[in-house]
Amino acid sequence: MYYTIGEIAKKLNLTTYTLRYYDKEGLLPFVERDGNGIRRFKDSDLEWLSIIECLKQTGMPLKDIRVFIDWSIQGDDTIAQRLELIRCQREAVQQQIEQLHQTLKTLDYKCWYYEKAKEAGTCEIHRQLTAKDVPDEFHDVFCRLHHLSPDDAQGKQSKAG
Amino acid sequence: MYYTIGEIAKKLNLTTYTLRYYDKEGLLPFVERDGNGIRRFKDSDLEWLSIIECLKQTGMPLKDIRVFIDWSIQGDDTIAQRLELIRCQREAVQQQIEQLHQTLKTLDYKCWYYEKAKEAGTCEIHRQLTAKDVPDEFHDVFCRLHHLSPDDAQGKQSKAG
DNA sequence: ATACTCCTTACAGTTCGCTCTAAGTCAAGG
DNA sequence: CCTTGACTTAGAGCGAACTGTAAGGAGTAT
Repeated sequence: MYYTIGEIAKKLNLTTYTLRYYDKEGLLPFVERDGNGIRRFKDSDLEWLSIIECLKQTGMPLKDIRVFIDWSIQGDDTIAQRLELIRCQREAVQQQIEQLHQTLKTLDYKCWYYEKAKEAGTCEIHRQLTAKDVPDEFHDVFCRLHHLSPDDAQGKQSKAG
Repeated sequence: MYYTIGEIAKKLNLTTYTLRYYDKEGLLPFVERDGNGIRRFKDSDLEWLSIIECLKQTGMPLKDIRVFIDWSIQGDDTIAQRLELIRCQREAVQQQIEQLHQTLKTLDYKCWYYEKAKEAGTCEIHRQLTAKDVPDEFHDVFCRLHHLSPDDAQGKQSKAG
């Protein structure tokens, strides 16, 4: 079963521009052509594209993804390198998740901040509130935002945002 | 206590170029100048910059962060909008975390795939292996990668990567 | 025949987020 | 007085990842 570039684009929610761009960048060396030079995508190409998509999600630049593809095409001699690369990206993703949890906590604090301000009708309310009025769960976020050491937050007030 | 742009750059691990660029883009309207036009950063500006950093981490483009800053400068009339925006970014971050967990699972599968291949000395091993040889935890990843419905994975073999 | 649609290539243009250069100002130190 | 070094601006340049255009070809529909 073969697919045209347009069908694949639709299936994967990409544009044909993007797919041709990937091909030009050497990410799709596995895609065959018919007698007229028209790309014929196979089911196994969809698998390749899923892997490319996965690596893109890790934040890997296209030229590095290309290296991985090249290794894969090269064959069994590069298995160890490919394993190493995947493990490395795994680590990177774990760190990104951790980072996003931090970001989420900061946004939670900001939600609380603006909910309080909305109740009061003014951000001025946070001049009265000090660290001890801030819910415990936001204590460390509060300190991070104010560039304070965690035990040095008694009387601090928010002036920004 | 005032800081120069160079001191702030060092403190936040940015370049002075970046900070001036942010200023040019309207992200730092709160930064004061001395008589010679030199930027004087205050402690509360560090708090602003932390918030900018947080929003950047959510993937928000600088021009949208600028909107948030503008609202903040405008004052209490925009509290509801700001709350809305923060809640929206919170949602976005939760989705990103979910997405990264998917990506992590895919990488875990790929680790397993290459560990098996490394043991065997060849990726050919995965031609023998079928869905029932794939550990249960990877079943759904396996199906996703092969664009299969989850109950239709009996005899499928990997050809890519 | 001719219109339509989908494909092809080559290459130009766009957006984002910096990154750097050039030319100049100012304050401190020898 | 002169150099050094950190600051200023305007504006050019860059790399990544698309995004779009122009010109053309093949296959089908009327």
